[in-house]
Amino acid sequence: MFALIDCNNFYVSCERVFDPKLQGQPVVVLSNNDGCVIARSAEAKALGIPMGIPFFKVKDLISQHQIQVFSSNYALYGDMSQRVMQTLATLCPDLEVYSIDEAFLDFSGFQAQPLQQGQLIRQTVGQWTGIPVSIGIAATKVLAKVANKLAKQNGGVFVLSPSKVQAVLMTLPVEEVWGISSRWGQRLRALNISTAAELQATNLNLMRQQFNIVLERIVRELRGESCLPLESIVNPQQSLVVSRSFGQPITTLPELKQAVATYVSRAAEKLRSRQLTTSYLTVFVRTNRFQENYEAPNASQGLLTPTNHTGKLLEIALRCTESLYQPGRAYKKAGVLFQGLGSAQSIQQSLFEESDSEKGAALMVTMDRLNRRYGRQSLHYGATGTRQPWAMRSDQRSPQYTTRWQDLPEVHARAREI
DNA sequence: TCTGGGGTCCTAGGACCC
DNA sequence: TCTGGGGTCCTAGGACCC
Repeated sequence: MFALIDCNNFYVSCERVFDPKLQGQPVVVLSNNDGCVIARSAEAKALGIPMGIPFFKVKDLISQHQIQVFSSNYALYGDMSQRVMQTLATLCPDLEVYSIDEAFLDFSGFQAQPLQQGQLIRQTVGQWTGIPVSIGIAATKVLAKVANKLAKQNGGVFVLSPSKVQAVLMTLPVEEVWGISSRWGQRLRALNISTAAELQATNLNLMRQQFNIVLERIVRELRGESCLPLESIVNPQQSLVVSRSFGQPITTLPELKQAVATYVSRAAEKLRSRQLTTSYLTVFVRTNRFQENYEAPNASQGLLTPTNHTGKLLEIALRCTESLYQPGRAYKKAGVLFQGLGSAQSIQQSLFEESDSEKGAALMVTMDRLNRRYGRQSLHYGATGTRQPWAMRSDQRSPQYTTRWQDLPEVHARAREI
């Protein structure tokens, strides 16, 4: 038996913890670059703000209803996520952190009173972190996802017992099943499968032939046959991406190189903080994907010796960038992808290339330490530039209440005269 | 004018090996 | 001129997720 814990409107809820005036108010949180709406309070949903809509398309609606708007603040959301997950771990040891705002729990131990257990978890997380959660409980992960939807409409906790499954699936559009997107939904509808119940009843071999083993597993899970185990052991990471859209398009090579250098620096920092190295690097650039002549070229290079040294990675990435750049293009986005990740502790040395010198490694340690202490980018490579006019927009970011001393909330108390 | 970012898994096809 | 069968590894591309 599985439970899926899902934080309600997570990013909005994080903002509300530190600004209680936002309770009951319509609130939205924007994506990076203030591009799209990616979180909405219940009040904002009720006013008709769709998920994922470009901000500029709802600007009028937002000012008309005085909806509060926040740029995304991942330092805050990441830290709040950790607090929620730590709380869950104290209540149920078998835990899979599935995303920033979701976790699966193995509920086999609580089979006798799953509803009461769910309510206890919900109450404790609320009390310890201030984040409201919904909990769906069922025999498989896919069914727990369904149960979670119902929990949001029914007091926060819902147990989907086998006797209720059929009736619930009959009312559920096939695209709302976990793992079925609108694309697959269209193909399924063409086969006369439009509800979750019809998908559950379909032929397994047909699904495997027409789609793949992923869909076959989803059908089995809908039938109550568990195919997706709890993955409590974190798999080693396989790839790492840092990419951003630009606040304004880039047309010159020096600026493009600055942007790529900035993303490489950030990605190398992430590698080091996770004790990883990379052995394969890809740089990609993109023009505006909403215009004609959209282009998205990339250039890759393997490394003889895996590394996480910013300087070495910069050298390769900047060469790749030069090979990609075409004068006359307006670039809207760039990024760097590291693959072939491995442990920084056990580096396979190359016969033909010198490995990171001790000096180089010490430099990285020092740089990371200074930047942790004095703030990101306090010490950085010159290649990343200083002005960065292309930097992403983030006009309405809240303070880093929990991860930055200067941003710690202050509480003022005054004795009231009686 | 403006339209996000970071991941995983699966499959097909090519290169290469014995 | 004729020219097998079976396997692994790697990569690119397509699909999905939050």
